[in-house]
Amino acid sequence: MGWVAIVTVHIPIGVMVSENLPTGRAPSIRDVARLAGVSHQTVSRVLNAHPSIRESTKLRVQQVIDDLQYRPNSAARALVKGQSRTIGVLSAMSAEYGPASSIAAIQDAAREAGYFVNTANLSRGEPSSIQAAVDHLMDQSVEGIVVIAPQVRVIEAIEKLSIAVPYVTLQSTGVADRHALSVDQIAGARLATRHLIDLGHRSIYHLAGPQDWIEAEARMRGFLEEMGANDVPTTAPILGDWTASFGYHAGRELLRVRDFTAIFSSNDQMALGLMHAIRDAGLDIPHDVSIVGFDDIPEAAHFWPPLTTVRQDFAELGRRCIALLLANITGGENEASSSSLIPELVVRSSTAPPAW
Amino acid sequence: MGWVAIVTVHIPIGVMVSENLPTGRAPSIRDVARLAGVSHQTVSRVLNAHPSIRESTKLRVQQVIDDLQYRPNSAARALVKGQSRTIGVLSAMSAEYGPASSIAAIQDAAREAGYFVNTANLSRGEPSSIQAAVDHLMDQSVEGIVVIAPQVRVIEAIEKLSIAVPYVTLQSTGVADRHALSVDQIAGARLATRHLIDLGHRSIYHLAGPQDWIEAEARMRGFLEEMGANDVPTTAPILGDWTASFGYHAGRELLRVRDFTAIFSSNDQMALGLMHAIRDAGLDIPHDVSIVGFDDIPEAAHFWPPLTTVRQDFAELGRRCIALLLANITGGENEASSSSLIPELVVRSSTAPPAW
DNA sequence: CTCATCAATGTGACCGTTCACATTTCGATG
DNA sequence: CATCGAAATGTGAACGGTCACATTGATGAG
Repeated sequence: MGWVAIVTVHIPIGVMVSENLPTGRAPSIRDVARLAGVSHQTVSRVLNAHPSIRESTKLRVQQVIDDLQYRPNSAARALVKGQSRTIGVLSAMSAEYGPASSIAAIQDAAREAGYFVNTANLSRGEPSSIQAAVDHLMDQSVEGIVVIAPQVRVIEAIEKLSIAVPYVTLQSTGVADRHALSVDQIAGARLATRHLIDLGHRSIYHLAGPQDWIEAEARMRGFLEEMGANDVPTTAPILGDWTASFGYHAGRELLRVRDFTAIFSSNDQMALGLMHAIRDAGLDIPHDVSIVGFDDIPEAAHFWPPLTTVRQDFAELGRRCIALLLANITGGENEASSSSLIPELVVRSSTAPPAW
Repeated sequence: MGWVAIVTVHIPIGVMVSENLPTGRAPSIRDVARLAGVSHQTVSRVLNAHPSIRESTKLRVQQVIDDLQYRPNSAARALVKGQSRTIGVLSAMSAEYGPASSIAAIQDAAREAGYFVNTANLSRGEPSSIQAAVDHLMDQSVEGIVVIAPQVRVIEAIEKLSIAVPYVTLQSTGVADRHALSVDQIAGARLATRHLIDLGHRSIYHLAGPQDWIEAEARMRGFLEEMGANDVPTTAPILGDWTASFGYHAGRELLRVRDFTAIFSSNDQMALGLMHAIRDAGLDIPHDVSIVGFDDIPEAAHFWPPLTTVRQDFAELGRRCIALLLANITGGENEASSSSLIPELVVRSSTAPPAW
């Protein structure tokens, strides 16, 4: 991506105004009505595709609408209908590939359904920031919220709010639905771990995500479960922060006592850092150390060596998320939620049988 | 980043309602007024921090507001004030690091200023999609638009709309402000090119971005200018699509006739793909081929070898963008725009003097 | 004591749309 | 040709804030 550092502003030059319209304001439904020689209600009916409108009337009104470049005022509509047709997204680390892809898909799906999307970032981790972000969304009177900030404390903050709108999180939060989570997320981690075990590895480290990220914990659990199921002795996972830099530094530490043949990293970025550290130490991947990542970001296929990882369909996740949320807002059925997304192991060149 | 594939929905259980309030609706300013024993206007004054309010009255009203968990209805406010306090963002490739960082910064800055941000994606490139996205934003009656989709046709679509709101693009668009652009963006590309020339390279390829991306063109121009200024013969740049995969395939093609010692890639992802192809061919970086990227994504420091690249401060860019736009919306001064952001060359290990 | 002044508060209209209900138009039917 | 019912259209009142202006009460100067 290339981006420039200069911004340019464009200001509207002047708006052409039909002579019998008040200049200051945008045309309203009554302006249209007057020019079309009908009542404002008839215009409203045209706008909302009411069946009982004579074709000729409809055409005449539509003509005036086009002439005036009239646009319904969404604030007025929201006011009277009591719904904003806006959904909020609470997101952390939104510059990362995963969240960003999901958000993009969410926006597309929402727009498709005629909804606006209002995103609030949780860049800084303070509790007050979470509160502020949620408040911001509530101020907009969003009809639903998507949480892509799967940190325990964010969930807690939201639940504590006894929020007045339905919300969707991209992961399970409670004991009740823990099962649904385990089927899937844990399964992905088990897939990765199993792959290493099948190759013959018996000394496997796990570089996990931050402790308070729900999915980091799930992935860690998947790792531990699979290791246990195969009677492979485990060491305590290392808690990272998702960044490549952390992976690099963790790798350097681990290499001081080189007592492993493989590492399962909780995401691709940390895996990249790990590989950097391992190469720095003069070791070969996968000959000396095998590495598995998680997420399959687009770059992973071009890492050196190309990274074996677990693929997740973030876009599909985002779409389902919105389908589910909208179903709940409108009180419809949520067929989408039943089937769960299955992560898929993508084997590339960063894994091989252990040399010793 | 780790992400789970199961979504869970939470529906509000039931809202506690004070006994003398209509159950169906959220409390309005008049409900608050009634319970506090004042007029609705007084409540409005408390909300807007009007000076002529007795402290005791203010406290009493505030108490009722807190009790009722009253929130002003933003639609009603938008209706009467004629402004939505919403700005729109038009963005393409928002899953990439650069745009995503800028968007995050934009959202933060906007929220800070009390504005809502509504993002519309330009995932699919069709003209109708651009139109739809702009319409979507206009329907929300945004007060300004930020364009992070620096493609010529997007700009054209917006200008053709004779848009009724100020908008900001993350790059220059016309002849008039071309100078401002060249200072900066072109400068970054010249920095990178100059670095290669200084190392002694004389056969340098440029892997550019898509032709209709304004910044891709600017960067290409910077490359050509610097090459020309140093009397280095140039070959035609290759037009890519920003992805690592394209970089990989372009690299394979280029290596069939190995007539170069360095490549300047228009972004880091394509550089990654290039390096992959070069290593596949059994060549060493930087010994056989030097590579320079652009953007300095967080992963670039951990590529193999760590990538020499040009750093851009996307977050700062986003912040300035909003500062400028808000200044224009409110009619204030735009001090931010005057000084331009200077990209910075980050030298790592992917560049060295040519071996031949 | 009266009146001007100003702080503190109240009143009613309005923003642009939809809703509920009233009215008109029109074609078919007896 | 009167009548009826449905289709087509109109009327006025919300929605929840803010604005412009009116009113009240306290304070101080003349």
